[in-house]
Amino acid sequence: MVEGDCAEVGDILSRVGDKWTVLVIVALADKPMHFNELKRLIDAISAKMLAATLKALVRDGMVTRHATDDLPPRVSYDLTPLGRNLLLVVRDLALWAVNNRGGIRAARLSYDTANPLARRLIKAG
Amino acid sequence: MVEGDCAEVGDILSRVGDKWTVLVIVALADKPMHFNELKRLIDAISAKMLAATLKALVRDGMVTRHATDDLPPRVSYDLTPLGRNLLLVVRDLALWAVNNRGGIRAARLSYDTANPLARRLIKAG
DNA sequence: CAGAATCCCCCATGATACTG
DNA sequence: CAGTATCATGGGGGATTCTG
Repeated sequence: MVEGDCAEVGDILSRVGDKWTVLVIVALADKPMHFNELKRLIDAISAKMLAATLKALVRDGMVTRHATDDLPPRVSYDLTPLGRNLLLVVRDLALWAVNNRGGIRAARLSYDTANPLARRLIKAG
Repeated sequence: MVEGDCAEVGDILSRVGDKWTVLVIVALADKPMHFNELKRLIDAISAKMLAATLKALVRDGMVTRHATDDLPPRVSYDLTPLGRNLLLVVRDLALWAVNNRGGIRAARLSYDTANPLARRLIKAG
C-alpha cells in the first residue's frame, strides 16, 4: 500500500458500497444472465439503474457484455475473472456481516434503550 | 447464510460503502483518537459528518466513546473488538482494491478509448 | 427484449454559525 | 474542544414513456 492510493481505493470501495453493484455481481455468480433475467431476480431495481450499474461494471472490467444481432435482441452479461475475484472478497464481507449481525443488533438495541431519543438523529437509523 | 439476511447484509454493506465509515475505522486502527484529531487526519470530512459517522459507529458497537469531564472536554474514540474485526475484513477489501487497481484502470482506459462518448454517461465516471 | 430519454423528488452531504 | 442547529444543494435514484 503506497501513498496516494487513498482516492483510488475510496473510489473502488464506494463502488462496492453502491446500492446495486454487489447484488448484480452476486446474481451473476452462477451463470451468465440476460438483462431482464437480472431485472426479475433483483426485482427492486429499475431498468435505469440496472443499465447504469451494468455499464459501469463493464467499463471497470468486472463484467462482459455479449449481444447477438438477433431480433428480438438477446444480451448476455457474465463475470470476468476480475469480477469473479471481487465476488470472493465481497462474499467474505457478506459472510462477516452474517456472522456479526447478532452483535450489531445487540449493540443497537442496548444503545437505543439507553438513549431512546437519539435514535432518529443517527444516519440510516 | 439463511433467507431473509439480504436486507441486514445490505444494510451493513451500505454502511461499509458509506463515504466516511471506512476512513474513520482505518484512522482508528493504531490508537484511540480525539474528535479533532480525527478531523485533522481525515481532513476532507466536515464536523457534522464526522459526528454522525462516529455516532452511528458507536451505536453499532464498532467504536467506543469515552469523555472526561474536564474543561476543555476531551473525548476519545477507539475501536471495539467488533470494530477491529471489521477493520480486518475491510483491509482485505482495500488490499484487493490496491492489487487490482491496475486491471481496473486498464479496463477503463480501453473502454473509454473504444467508446469515448459514453464516458460521462456512466455513473461515477 | 434491451435499453435511452425525460422529469421529478428527496436525502446525504456541505457550509456556516452558534454553544456548553 | 466537541459538538449542535439551520439552511442550501446536487445528484442518486424512481416512474414513466419512447425506440431499434
